[in-house]
Amino acid sequence: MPSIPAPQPQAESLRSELHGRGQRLTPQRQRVLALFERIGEGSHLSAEEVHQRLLRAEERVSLATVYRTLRLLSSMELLRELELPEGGRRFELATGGDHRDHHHLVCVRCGHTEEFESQAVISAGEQAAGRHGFRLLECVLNVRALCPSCAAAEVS
Amino acid sequence: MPSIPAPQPQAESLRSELHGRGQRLTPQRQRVLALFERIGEGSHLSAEEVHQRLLRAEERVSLATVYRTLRLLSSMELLRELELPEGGRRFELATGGDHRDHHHLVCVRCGHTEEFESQAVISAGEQAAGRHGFRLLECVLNVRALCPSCAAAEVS
DNA sequence: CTATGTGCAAACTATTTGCAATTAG
DNA sequence: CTAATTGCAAATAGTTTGCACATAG
Repeated sequence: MPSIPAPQPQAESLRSELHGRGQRLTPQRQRVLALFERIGEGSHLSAEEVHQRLLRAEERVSLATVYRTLRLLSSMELLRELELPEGGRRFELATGGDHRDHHHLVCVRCGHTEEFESQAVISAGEQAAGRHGFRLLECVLNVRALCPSCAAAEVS
Repeated sequence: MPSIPAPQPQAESLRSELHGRGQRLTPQRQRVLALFERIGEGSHLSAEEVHQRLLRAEERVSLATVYRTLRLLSSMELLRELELPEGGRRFELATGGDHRDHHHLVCVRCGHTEEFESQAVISAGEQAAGRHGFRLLECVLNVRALCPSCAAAEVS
């Protein structure tokens, strides 16, 4: 029956945020954001992966527009850009609150990553920022490591 | 008088480390490593910057060789590759000991960076690694922030 | 309608690689 | 000598941009 797809729950707030900047809500922008909402908060995607997944979902968005949209949504704080050591830029859904601690355990051999949180790290970041007179925005700890199976494989 | 330049103090150990792998000590490799020793531990350089500085010092090394050498010296743990958020790969001199904590306060506006150390961060990294069964290699905290002058400029 | 956004292809930047000439050992 | 290394130029990967056409509002 519903031949007109129901507007996404978040579409309206996105629309008004865009309008505030004199910008438009396009299907492409909705598709990119919807993709990140579909896969949930913990998952990191590169521009290329976003493009591929949208193609697979029959949602055609050009790669150039994917890049433009990722930058736009990040500047709106709807996405967050990660800085993982290996591999290019990746993005994930930015959750509401001040979820600014955001740490990764990365296996340098197979690339497997685990996320974790740590209040101790935030405090250390805040102290360091304070000591130098900086205003903290976000802090990210990357732990380069070997995952259990890769550690086992490293006979050496 | 000294028409034959004296061999660098570290040249011999570098030579033997290379020989162990069936590799050679070339002037290019010495020049790149000597540059990092000249500028000291705290300074980060990109491949392009290494190339430029060597040119300025009349020490011609092709950019391709700079890339190859940075990779080689990093694999020998004489250099360490950083993962700073903005800008490409950068390298710095790797100091002897297990100097594996290595943190940056980066101004996201002007790019100015300060380094700091923190035992608390190391502990947090070790705990997280232990919890997931990973073997920790190195941990790097990046604090994205605004430096005092950029924070002041952000009138908003 | 018209300013904003999109798709495409070309442009760029950063990095890697093939290969002939050079050189450390 | 000869295998390793270099320099050059061409190749590649990731990202950005100019421009004509499409479209949200």
